[in-house]
Amino acid sequence: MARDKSVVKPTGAELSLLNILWQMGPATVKQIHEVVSATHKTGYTTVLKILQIMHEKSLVIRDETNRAHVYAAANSEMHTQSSLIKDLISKAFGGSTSKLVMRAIDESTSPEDINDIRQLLNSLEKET
Amino acid sequence: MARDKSVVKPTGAELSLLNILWQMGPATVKQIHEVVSATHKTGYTTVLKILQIMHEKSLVIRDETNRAHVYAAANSEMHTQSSLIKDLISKAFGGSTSKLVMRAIDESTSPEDINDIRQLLNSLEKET
DNA sequence: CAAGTGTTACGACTGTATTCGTAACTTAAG
DNA sequence: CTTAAGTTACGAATACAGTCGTAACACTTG
Repeated sequence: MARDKSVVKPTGAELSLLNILWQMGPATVKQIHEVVSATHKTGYTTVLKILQIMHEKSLVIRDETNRAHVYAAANSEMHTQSSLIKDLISKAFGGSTSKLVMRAIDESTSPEDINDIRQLLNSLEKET
Repeated sequence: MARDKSVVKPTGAELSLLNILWQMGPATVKQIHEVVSATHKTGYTTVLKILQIMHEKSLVIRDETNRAHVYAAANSEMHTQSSLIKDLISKAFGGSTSKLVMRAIDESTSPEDINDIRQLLNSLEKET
């Protein structure tokens, strides 16, 4: 049985490749591997294999028109972030978003961050 | 090489046991298993095994004085939550706490949550 | 002490993640 | 067509997570 797309949670390695794709846009394995190589000693075929697995899981889409396939993230960064947050909230914060937010805020926050967050709260209230 | 305790990240199953320990306080395998059984079909020895592994990883401590060992979370819920949040922020939010907070807020727009968060922001500003 | 019950320890099995070597395939150049 | 270079596909090896059966051990009670 194929996995439900909405439940697929990228692993650590997969997330690092997704970050690259979100930043670069669609890219070939060669391009992605070059970026990865800048910070990790990872083999070309390792990157390829992970992309192939991600394709099976529908975490990425690929264009096979040309010899060098072009990969792109299947879901937006925002969508993926939301899904990861929801997962963490349910597993470690008893389902309470505000608990997570409060823990995050008293972890580390600059005055600018606090201001950004307050403005978001204000805009949410207006929409009511 | 032994893992650095500060870097140990509990897995899903481990986290669910930690949640029980935080709620109940120190408990025996039997007691923990009873709680787990209420919601999952998990064998007694499975719970035992995971607790033993957690002990190796120093995620829990145990008192072996009595025949039935008594397990307790090694770290506070708050400490663990912070560590999980930091991990997620670095892996999926480019290291930005405010990005995570903002994404979390516009995920759940529960009025109570928003109010809780606003109050936290207010109290932070006063402390300045 | 012997038997029975409760508990821990051990080891096996399955599944997934990560890594990479090697084979197979595709295309361009000569 | 033949070769060389670039690319994909496949399969193996390792590691960890999660599951549980069975063996070993410890204590209680007759």
